[in-house]
Amino acid sequence: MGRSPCCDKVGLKKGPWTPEEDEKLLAYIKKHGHGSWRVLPSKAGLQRCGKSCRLRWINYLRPDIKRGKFSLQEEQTIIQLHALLGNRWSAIATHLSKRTDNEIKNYWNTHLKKRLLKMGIDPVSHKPKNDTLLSNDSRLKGTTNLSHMAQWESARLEAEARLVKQSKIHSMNPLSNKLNSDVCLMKSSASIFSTNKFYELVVGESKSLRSCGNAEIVREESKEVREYKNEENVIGEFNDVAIPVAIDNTWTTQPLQLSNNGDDQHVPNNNFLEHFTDLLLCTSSFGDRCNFARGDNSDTGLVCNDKFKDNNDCEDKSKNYWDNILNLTNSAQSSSLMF
DNA sequence: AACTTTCACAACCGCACGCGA
DNA sequence: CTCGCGTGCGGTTGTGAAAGT
Repeated sequence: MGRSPCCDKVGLKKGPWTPEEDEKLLAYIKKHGHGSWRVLPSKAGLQRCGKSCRLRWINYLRPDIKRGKFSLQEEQTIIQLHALLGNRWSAIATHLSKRTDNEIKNYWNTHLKKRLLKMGIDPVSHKPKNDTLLSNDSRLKGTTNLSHMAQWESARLEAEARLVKQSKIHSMNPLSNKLNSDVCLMKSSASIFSTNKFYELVVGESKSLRSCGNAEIVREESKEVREYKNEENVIGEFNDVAIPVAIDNTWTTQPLQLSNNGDDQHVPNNNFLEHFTDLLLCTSSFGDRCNFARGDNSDTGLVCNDKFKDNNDCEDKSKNYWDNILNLTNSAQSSSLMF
């Protein structure tokens, strides 16, 4: 059948946008909203394809966009989510408010990916490239489990994205205050699905995994999960995702210890996400003295502040920082066995 | 100073999906 | 059920700026 082009490309301008074009697009959308992107260019007096207008608006002109350097926390979130979701930039972007999928994608490709490669970590699998320690069997299990995690996390992110979209639509409606509060509840409950899914995966029981379409159901689910949390079944948080841990179908709040003997397959020898987060957030003493930024001249993105100017020391810390990430990446395989 | 290479990021392209007719 | 449209997504390319020679 063949798809018709999104617009008649003859005579349409391509390439970088001029300030005048930006102004026209902004003025039109401010006044009328974007409506149909296909008809917008002619109405706004632009010699551009609707798709191009949409992209320009979404990635550049939208008022709620944060531009400039990525913070350490944002980097951390991107790496974590990429490990779970792969190149699903829009899903990742839902967790980084005010960042666009395009910006995240670019940042990954130009900075984070290269950094991981330099560390010898495969940016696709997030595993060390020369990882020969794991048996094929355990690696297979780990992959399967990560795949499970990715599946439900993807579903959750998609639900969140939809809800955010809905809330934006509602927020433009003056009569939508009540709706907004419902949407907020629904949004927060999106993470609840994942907790339930965790429960399901670990314990083997499905806890009311219903589709999200009713705020009342969602409230109930919120309640249920709060109860799980109150029962101290939660040992860590990944963003807003609770990570419960089961040992032989028994819930535990026991702090996770690094396993020395490696013979206990059921006890995760590390809480990868929790430690990874701590590490990246510099909650250690190291983090008190150094800060991180992109665009500096180190491979790692680590720079020293005024309080901590000893270059050698800082280099060592930098090395330790990435060594730790490498270790945690390794241990993620073992940790994933808990699912 | 001139030229080349590398880098960063904006923008484009094609495909897939959801939805309504 | 099929078809066409509108939109979103992810991979790729183009271009200007910065760095290197």
